[in-house]
Amino acid sequence: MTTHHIARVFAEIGQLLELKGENVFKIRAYERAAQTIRALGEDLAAVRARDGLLDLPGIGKELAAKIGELLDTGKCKAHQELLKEFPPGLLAMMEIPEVGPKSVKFLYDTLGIDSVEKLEAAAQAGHLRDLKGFGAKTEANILKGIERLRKHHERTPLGMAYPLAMEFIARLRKKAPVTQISHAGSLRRMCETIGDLDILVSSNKPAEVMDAFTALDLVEEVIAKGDTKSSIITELGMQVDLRVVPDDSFGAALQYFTGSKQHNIHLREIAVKKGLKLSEWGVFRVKGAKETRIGGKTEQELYDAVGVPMMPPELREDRGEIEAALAGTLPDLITVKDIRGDCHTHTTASDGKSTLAEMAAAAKARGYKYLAICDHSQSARVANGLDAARLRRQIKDIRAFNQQHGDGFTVLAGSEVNILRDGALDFPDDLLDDLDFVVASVHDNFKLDRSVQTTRIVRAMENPRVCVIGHPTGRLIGRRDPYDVDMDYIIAAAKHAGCALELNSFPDRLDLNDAHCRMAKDAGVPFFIDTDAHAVEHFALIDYGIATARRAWLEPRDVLNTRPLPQLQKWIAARRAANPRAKAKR
DNA sequence: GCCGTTTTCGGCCCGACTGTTTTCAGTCG
Repeated sequence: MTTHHIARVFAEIGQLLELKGENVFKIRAYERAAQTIRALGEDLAAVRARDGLLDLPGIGKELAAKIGELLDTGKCKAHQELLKEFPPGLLAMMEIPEVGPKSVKFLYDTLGIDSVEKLEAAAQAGHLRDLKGFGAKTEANILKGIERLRKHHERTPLGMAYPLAMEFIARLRKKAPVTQISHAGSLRRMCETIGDLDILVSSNKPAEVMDAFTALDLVEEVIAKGDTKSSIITELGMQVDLRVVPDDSFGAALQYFTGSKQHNIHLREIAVKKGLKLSEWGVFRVKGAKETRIGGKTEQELYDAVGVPMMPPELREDRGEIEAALAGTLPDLITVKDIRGDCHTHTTASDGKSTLAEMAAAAKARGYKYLAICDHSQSARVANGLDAARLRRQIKDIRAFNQQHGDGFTVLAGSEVNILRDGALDFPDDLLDDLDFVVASVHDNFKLDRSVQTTRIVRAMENPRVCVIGHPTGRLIGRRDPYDVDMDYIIAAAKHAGCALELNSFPDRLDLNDAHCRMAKDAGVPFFIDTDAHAVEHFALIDYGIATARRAWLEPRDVLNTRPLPQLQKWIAARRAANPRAKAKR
């Protein structure tokens, strides 16, 4: 029973309780617990082992017991009982946009509909329009909802959603009477995947903004169009929500629509205790039935009014940031400007699209002081990996390049060396000794047993020539699951061996993810944040890695490639001097 | 079901849009 699976069970219990029409706060408790667990990163078994379950926010006696039951037996009685009450198809029906628990329950009770397929057939046959509370439009909307669910059931990777949002914003600036405009929602928090795009506008001509928005040629279908809110679907099936507020409310609305939901609920609870009320329209002082607006023009004004120091959007997940803000211990988050070099990049020598000279020029143009070229190693045949002879030639080329361009910018000769099945490296130690930098990565045998895969990576870390483990879980968001590894153990072993872990900025990797990064940071493991650039234009992807690092509370001191080159080289030298066969403690 | 320098019981964030209604329920974020 994995941690991820337990989160799913709790979310499902929440949904089933909704069908049952249970107390909404009980439902919320399960939803919140599912979210807490999903964001955890650490294995629940490990949390229980150190008696930490009750310290998790939203986990009390009951839920801790259910976690224990799930860990021990793989099942939970309450969940099983609920599943007996409702056919599984009802949960799938609740996934349809615009169809919620009340409708599902009603349709099941009156027409016996217990699957998306049956619902579709009933709607097509016109059996829904005469039901109480339903009509022809609702029937049509349900069919549209089913179509949308099938077309677009997955969340969109940040790397696709972000440019799209910027495109919407640029066009609205040009075509609509906007005063201020910003992206909001999970996109502004830089989550690794995005459900719907949220865009916020202030304007004194909201109707014109709505007209301009729904008329954009990026729009495939208009779902809703009101005075302050409209929703559309793009050609790619992504939903975009636009809200328009008066300029005076822009800050309050930006805070509100940035979320997260849990962060907002927490903030509002603090506000309520102080006799305040927060909404997208502003901050209000409540006295009896009278409400006086006291702010909301900027986000800063809103946080000031509530008495909580403002923090960057990436932290607003209710993972302790409000407590840290109140205690004055918010992290000094890393920014793109802190990065002094990229230590995982490729060239045309293996599978890159840009030459060494092009990559160096682009890195220098970004203001970097160093760049490690880490082309693939010999066993990476599909990636045109370099054999020992070609690597030696490349080392010479790089040395010559530095001689010619010795002007405060240095190219480091490196390799992204494959970690073989047994944890050995793809090059002998004496060749690795000639390199300035070594990334070690898994590129094959993704399906090994957890213990075998974990030991494989740990063995690679124990070689002190390895500076960093590249994309440590190997996941490709939406396409390939992470390999099955014991992340708690890998982090402990990295700390013990003195090896760094990579935060790979490629938007379909973002590996390690935010939760694992935060665990590793807390354990004192150093990081490299690299792009894995295969072409000069990939250097810009560092933005996504930095965003993920910020979500993990990383500070410049946690990240080795924020250091000037001499300090970085000192770290590498110290690592190499370390005991080559140190064993991590279990 | 969780939670507590206002509470161990009684609270638990707040508003917009749609469709079906004629004052509101359901859904969403």
